[in-house]
Amino acid sequence: MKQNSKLSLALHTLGHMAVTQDRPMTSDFIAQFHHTNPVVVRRVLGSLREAGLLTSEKGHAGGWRLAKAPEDISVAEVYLALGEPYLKPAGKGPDTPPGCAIRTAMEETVTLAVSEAEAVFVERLRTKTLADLTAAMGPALHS
Amino acid sequence: MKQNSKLSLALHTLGHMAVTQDRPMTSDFIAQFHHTNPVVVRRVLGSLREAGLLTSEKGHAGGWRLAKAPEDISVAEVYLALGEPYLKPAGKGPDTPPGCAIRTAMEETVTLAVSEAEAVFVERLRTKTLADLTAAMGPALHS
DNA sequence: GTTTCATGTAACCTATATAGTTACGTGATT
DNA sequence: AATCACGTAACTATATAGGTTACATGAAAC
Repeated sequence: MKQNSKLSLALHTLGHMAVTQDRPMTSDFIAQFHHTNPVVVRRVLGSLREAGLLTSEKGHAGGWRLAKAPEDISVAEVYLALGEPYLKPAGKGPDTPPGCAIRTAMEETVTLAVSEAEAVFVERLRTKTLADLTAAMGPALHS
Repeated sequence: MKQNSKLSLALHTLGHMAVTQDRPMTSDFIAQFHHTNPVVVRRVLGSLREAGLLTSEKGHAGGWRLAKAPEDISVAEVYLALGEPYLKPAGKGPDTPPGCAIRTAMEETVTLAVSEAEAVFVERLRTKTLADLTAAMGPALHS
C-alpha cells in the first residue's frame, strides 16, 4: 500500500464485491488481493459500514457484503465515507501567529479555490456507480 | 511550518514583497516573519526564480525582488512554479500488481476526477493577482 | 585586497503521518 | 467446546517533509 491508499483499497474491494456478490468476503481474502494487512482492511471497511455501504458478520460464514446494489453506490459516497479529503487547505499550521493580514488574505484565497476544486471532484465521482465501472470492463476480470 | 506549506510560504512572501517593493528582502528576514528557516526560504523561492517570478542578488544590498509587477503575477503562476500539486492521484504504489482490471478501472476514474478538480483549482487561482490581494486589504498591514 | 554579507547547495537530522503488525476480545457457526 | 471472522487497542516501521549545519560563490563595503 501507499500514501492515499484508503480510497484505493475501498474501491478495489467494492469493485470485486460488485462482481462477486454471492458470498461474503473475508478481510484476509481482501488483504491478499490488495497486498496489504487484514487489520488495515477492517479499519477502512469499517468506515464504509458506518456509512451504510457495507455490512459485516462474524463467525463461520462471516465477512463483508455490499449493503446496497452496485448501481446504488456512487464513488462519491465511498470517498465521503472515508472522511479524508485529498485536498487539504494550505499550510494551516497552528503556528500561524495569528496576526498577519497578508498571510490571512493569501490563505483565504487558496482555501476557497480548494473548496471549489473539491466540490468538482465529488461531483465527478457522484456520477459514477460501482455498476458503471464493473460494467465498463465486461467479463475480463482477473485478480 | 507545516505540511503543504510551500505555497503558503511563497504567497506570504510575495504578498509582503508586493507591499514593500522599494528594497530587496533577505532570506533571513523572510524566515523570521514566516517562522521558518532561511534555507527553506531559499529552496522555495528558488523555484519561483526559475519560473521568472523573482530575482535574487548576492552581496551587501542583496536579497529577493519581484521580477514583475504585482498585477502581473497570478496566484496560479506561483502555484505552478512550485511544481507540486495539492492533489496527488490515488494509491499508485509501485506495488500495483499490475494486472487487476477492476483496480485499474477504479483508479482511472479517480485520476480523471482529480485532474478535473486540479484544473478548476488552477483556474480559480489564475484570476487572482498579488495586486488584487494586497489591494483588498488596504493599509492595514502588520507583521 | 580583505572582510562582510547574502545567496546556492549538499548532506544530514528530526518530526510527523501513515501503513503494517501483534495481541487479545467478542459473537456466531459448526 | 472449538473454530472462524470481525473489532480494537497498542505498538512498530517507514516514508515524507521540514529543519539544521556546513561550506562554497559572488558582490559590495571598507
